[in-house]
Amino acid sequence: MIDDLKNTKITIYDVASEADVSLATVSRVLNYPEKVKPATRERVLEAINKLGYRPNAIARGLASRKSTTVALIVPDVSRASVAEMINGVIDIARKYDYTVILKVTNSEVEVEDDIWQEVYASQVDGILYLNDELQERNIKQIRESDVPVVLCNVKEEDNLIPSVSIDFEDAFFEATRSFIKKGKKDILLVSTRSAYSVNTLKERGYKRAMEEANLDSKVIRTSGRLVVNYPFFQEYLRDNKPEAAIVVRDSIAVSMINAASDLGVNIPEELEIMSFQNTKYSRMARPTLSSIDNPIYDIGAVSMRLLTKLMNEEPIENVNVVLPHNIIWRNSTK
Amino acid sequence: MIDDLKNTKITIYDVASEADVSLATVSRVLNYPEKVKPATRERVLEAINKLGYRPNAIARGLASRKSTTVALIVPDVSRASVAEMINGVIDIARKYDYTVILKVTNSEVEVEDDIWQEVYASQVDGILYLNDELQERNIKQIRESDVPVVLCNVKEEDNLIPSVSIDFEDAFFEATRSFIKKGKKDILLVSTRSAYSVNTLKERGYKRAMEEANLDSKVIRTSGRLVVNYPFFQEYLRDNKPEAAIVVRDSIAVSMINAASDLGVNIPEELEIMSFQNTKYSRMARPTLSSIDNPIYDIGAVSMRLLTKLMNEEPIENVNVVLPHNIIWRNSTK
DNA sequence: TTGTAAGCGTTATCAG
DNA sequence: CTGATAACGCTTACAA
Repeated sequence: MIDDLKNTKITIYDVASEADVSLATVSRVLNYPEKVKPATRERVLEAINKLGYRPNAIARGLASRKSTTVALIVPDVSRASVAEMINGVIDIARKYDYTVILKVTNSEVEVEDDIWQEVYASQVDGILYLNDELQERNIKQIRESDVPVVLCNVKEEDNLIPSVSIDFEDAFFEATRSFIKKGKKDILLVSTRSAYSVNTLKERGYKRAMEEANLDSKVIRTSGRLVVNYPFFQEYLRDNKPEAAIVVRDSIAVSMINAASDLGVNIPEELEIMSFQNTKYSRMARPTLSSIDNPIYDIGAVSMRLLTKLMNEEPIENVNVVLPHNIIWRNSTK
Repeated sequence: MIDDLKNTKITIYDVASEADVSLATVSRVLNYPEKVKPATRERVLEAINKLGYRPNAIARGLASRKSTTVALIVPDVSRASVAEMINGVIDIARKYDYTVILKVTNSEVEVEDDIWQEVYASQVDGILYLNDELQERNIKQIRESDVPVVLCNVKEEDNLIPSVSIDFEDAFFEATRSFIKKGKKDILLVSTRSAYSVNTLKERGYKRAMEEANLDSKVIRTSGRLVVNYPFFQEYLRDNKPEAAIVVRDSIAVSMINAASDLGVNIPEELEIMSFQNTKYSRMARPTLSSIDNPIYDIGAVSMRLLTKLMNEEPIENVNVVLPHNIIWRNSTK
């Protein structure tokens, strides 16, 4: 059997005696290398290398009262947008040497309460929170937290909590206006049934544009579930012939495209569709889906970066970061 | 300001003095409640409740030399199959009170090496490892680990490492044979370019079925990337008219469907397509995609369960779990 | 059944 | 610049 160094548990004491210094010195070269004389520093580093020493993160956490760990709380990782955001978070976390704990709420209130407790017990240094159904109770929860929290891809109206997202209202305002400019009058907004707080913002943008043009708003709501959406649109489109539709999520838009096509409604000739999020779905759909691009990877990355600043108590200009969005035109619009 | 108990750091000492017992007793009611007299147990529990005490997981980890934390190492969370598996892992982890640390390798070798080191430094009790490009070096790495590792959705040929997956070879053997039974002769296998070890198994199943029927195997390889696949199939299908195709991944199959449709090749009349994985994509595509169902959520869940057994050193019948698969017939086949 | 006390592997505060 | 030594908050023999 090969003498595999990395598996025998070597402590800071072993390194200290190997380098013939005290453990305090070893600790220093790890944490404040400039405070130790180059010669001894070198010796310690060699010993560390030779023994394959890795500081025990748990002991370190206990002694320093920081865990260099953050919790990432999400509703469900299998949504394309959530997954992409996680990639952004993880990439930046790794860059700043943070470990990330993943928690998923499944949008269940009791689970979520437990998760907050667990996360505090884990002594995390910060929390990234993604929840597009943000409610008053969540906001209260967050404001009471004594570790920093940043909201990802969500925005709370009063700007009391650090957050990173696009300007949802503005995005939908623009998308709606672009249809209006093309002369469309009967423009539909397809939203969801449950009280997604961000969808409220999207609706607000849509309505503002419609009112500004003296057009009637028409909002319909479906569930977010794949099996329900297709028959929903089948029925809706049999009786209604909107000229254009703006949809709050790619997966819902794909169902709408499919239902329309199967009914013989021509896209984009008879019905133009603009979606939101610009996930892989929008490129895989036929016709390909025009979509408001929500830079979700960046949102994850920037959130994590913002959280590092908060954790280090660095001064921050603006804790409510608004990232730019833009509209990607594809074949579901003319 | 409300006196928010959960945010002031209360330790086991506070509980002990509140309940008028020693800290050891508090620790016992937390870890071995049966070892303490009901009356005092009750008193301690009350104190815990009153003070809102939550044991510090880090201190606990240091003292007990277990972290009740596992690492989940994946190549990329934005793949639909990976995301769904993570859901399975997390659900079971929560059930058994394990915290999960998420690490993503981006399939980069250096990153991966670092990750293994970080994970050991974090003192995790176990590791869940997902890597469909499993190489000899990875296997060596895993075998040297002194914490248990389970392979998710992958299988290593010698069955030396605990794993959970379907029988890839068998699945592709069956799928191929189902086409053969329908009288197809010109059956194509669409695989990927890089050395995905599981794709080797899939190819083996396909070839075995073809040979058994005295048919010529034909394997083509594309990248896994969305932008490359569509033009690739456009070109291929202009010059080749296979009767049927079996594809190793849903997203690739969708590109093939789209390219075929755009070339006027009728699916399933002129070309039948069978895919693998059965993600959301297969239901969103038009025509909907027949697919070998890989129970990826279950694979995540079962992997995590297996890992708990390994971590507790429970006796295990078989550390190489093979889950059943089945073929979902939709409209891309007749 | 309960308490005492010795760690767990670090960091951090002192002196020196 | 370096070395003792006291925390950090808990678990776990060992005693009582």
